[in-house]
Amino acid sequence: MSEVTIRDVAKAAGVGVGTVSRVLNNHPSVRESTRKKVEEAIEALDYKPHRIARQLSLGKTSNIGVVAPFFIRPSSVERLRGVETILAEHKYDLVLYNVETKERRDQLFESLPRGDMFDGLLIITLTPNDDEAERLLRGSVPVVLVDASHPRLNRVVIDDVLGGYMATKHLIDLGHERIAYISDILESPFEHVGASSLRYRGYRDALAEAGLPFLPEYYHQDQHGVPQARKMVHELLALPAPPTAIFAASDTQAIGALQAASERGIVVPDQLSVIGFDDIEIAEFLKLTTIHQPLFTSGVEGAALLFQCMQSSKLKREANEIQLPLRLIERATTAPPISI
Amino acid sequence: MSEVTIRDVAKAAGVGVGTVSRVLNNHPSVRESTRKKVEEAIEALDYKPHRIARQLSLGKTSNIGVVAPFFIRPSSVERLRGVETILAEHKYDLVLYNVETKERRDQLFESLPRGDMFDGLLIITLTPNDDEAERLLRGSVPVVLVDASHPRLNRVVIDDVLGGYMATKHLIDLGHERIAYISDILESPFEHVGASSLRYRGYRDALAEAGLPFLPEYYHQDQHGVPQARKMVHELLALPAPPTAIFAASDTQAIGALQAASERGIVVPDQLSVIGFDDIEIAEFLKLTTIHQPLFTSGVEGAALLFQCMQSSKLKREANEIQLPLRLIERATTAPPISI
DNA sequence: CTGTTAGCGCGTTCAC
DNA sequence: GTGAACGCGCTAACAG
Repeated sequence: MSEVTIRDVAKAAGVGVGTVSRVLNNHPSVRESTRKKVEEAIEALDYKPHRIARQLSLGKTSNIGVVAPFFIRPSSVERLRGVETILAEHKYDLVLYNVETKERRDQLFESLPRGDMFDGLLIITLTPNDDEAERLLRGSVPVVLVDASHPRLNRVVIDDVLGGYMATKHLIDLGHERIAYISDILESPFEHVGASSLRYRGYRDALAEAGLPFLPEYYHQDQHGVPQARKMVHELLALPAPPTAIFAASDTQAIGALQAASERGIVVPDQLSVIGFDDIEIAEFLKLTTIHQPLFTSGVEGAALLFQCMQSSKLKREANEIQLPLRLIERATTAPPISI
Repeated sequence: MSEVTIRDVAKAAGVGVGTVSRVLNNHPSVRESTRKKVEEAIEALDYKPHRIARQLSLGKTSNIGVVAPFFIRPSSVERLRGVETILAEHKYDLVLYNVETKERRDQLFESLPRGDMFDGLLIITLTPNDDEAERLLRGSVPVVLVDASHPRLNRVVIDDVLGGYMATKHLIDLGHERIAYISDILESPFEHVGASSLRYRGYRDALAEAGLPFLPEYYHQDQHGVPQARKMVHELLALPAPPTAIFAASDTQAIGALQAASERGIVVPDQLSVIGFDDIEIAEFLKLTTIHQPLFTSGVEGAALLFQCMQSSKLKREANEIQLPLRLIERATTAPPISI
């Protein structure tokens, strides 16, 4: 079915394929009467141009590829939403590459630069190493990193060190001195220099600045996810001298913290303060204090930058950095520690 | 860059393009020594076949298309996750079509059946009308509906009427008599016969069976989303005789209900019971009583059925229905009403 | 203005 | 076993 080609239309309209192609791409030089005829034939046959053939001929796909750990990170979805907004405007389609394992990640970094299938590539929350960056640069399609960084690549980022500092500082300002940090694994095979380790630096900086000691037992890491975070916080809370405040590297992990506290009958924020990072959608409902980063906007900016790169090939080779602002959102999960 | 074609490889290996193609698709009839030569050339040039060209030649894309209101419905994301699992196994790529407006929906239903771009189509939570179903059937690619239904199309569904009944019955069994139902708009332009109206029927059935009157003022509808649900529940709670229990057509809407209750200082479940539908990920954390439907599994089953259809063209024309089971998950947001 | 033809890159006959 | 030629459906360049 639907196997009607441009040739059929041409025949039906009594013209050549070139003419049909011209009206399809509304080329100006075609007489109104012929255009009419062709349009009728198209309508009558319910003809739709074959996109693949068109792509091959044009050397352009009108697709953009997006790689991200979508289901591991709710934040990716929110970012994707921003991306989608821009794509729809440009009438581009979206080819999605989810990654949940290191194998998949590596395979993608190996094959993606080929860039048939899409005219531009957006990489979210996955940091390429130098070799991979090189490969990406050599490839034929423009690439933009979102929530990841490499000095030679276009990127939209936040200042993670600052974010970690802001979160910790907030806790310190509240009067906390026993502040724990939970995060996903710093030396993760997923990310080269991940956000978590940058936030960790901010955490250490704030501690140092306030003259507070860094306690190794207050620092836990595990794979990203609610249950893992819950487990870590249970361990934290079982310590002889448990922390009075917890900085979670993501809201997802903060939820695990909240859960653990609740299970132990520990009231937040009275007995324990929790601050997250990201400000994902449910954070508001949970009244979670957190560091807000513009998730939706990061997608919008990333996609916009990508389109710019696709238009001017000079831009493509540069390495622009767009930095988005961070904001502390004080809600109801942080408070001063219990006075002694 | 990366503009190395099969011809370059052929030249480099000193063979014809046909031979290169043969080793690429590991055709048996190629001498081991030549295969070696070709493979070396491929390696040396870092050659990757152009997928678009391959698709055109083969008449097969190795993509599957997925349409859904992704960002409006968290449940779509969970379903997509199931889909992705199967696709990865089959080495298929995912082309995503998000829909948030009626225009977009209609435009997609109009153009998607063309089915270049993908070998199979999955439609999630969007119910085609008869004309659209017809079009889909006439199109060249197999289609499977997930969380939507049409008698002539392949589909994986749940019994929404039963689900509505189960939720309401649970509330009745608890002793509630004043039970409200909030949902998204029944006659939505998005869906032909949406799940919400089926669940509504279950709600009415349960009420009738228990001899409880149906009160129109206990039934509110608005667009899907937390804030809208919150608003509806505020109205409900402001009624002279407010309901003692609320059945929300989705967990997202149940969250809005919880929020409204909390804002009015109404304690759940002591003063108000709330039951949702879906059992999305945060439901567990929120201790939300809900009707569990297999979200992830629906994606898996949908994709699996689609692949079956893609293989046997007979199946493609049939209209199989896979029905997934429902389960009441009692958590902490429902309880007997306050005794009078 | 419009018909014809040559590719786009690859898979696949069909002879050799 | 392997090379050459054709075709997938469409666009663009070139005649007319």
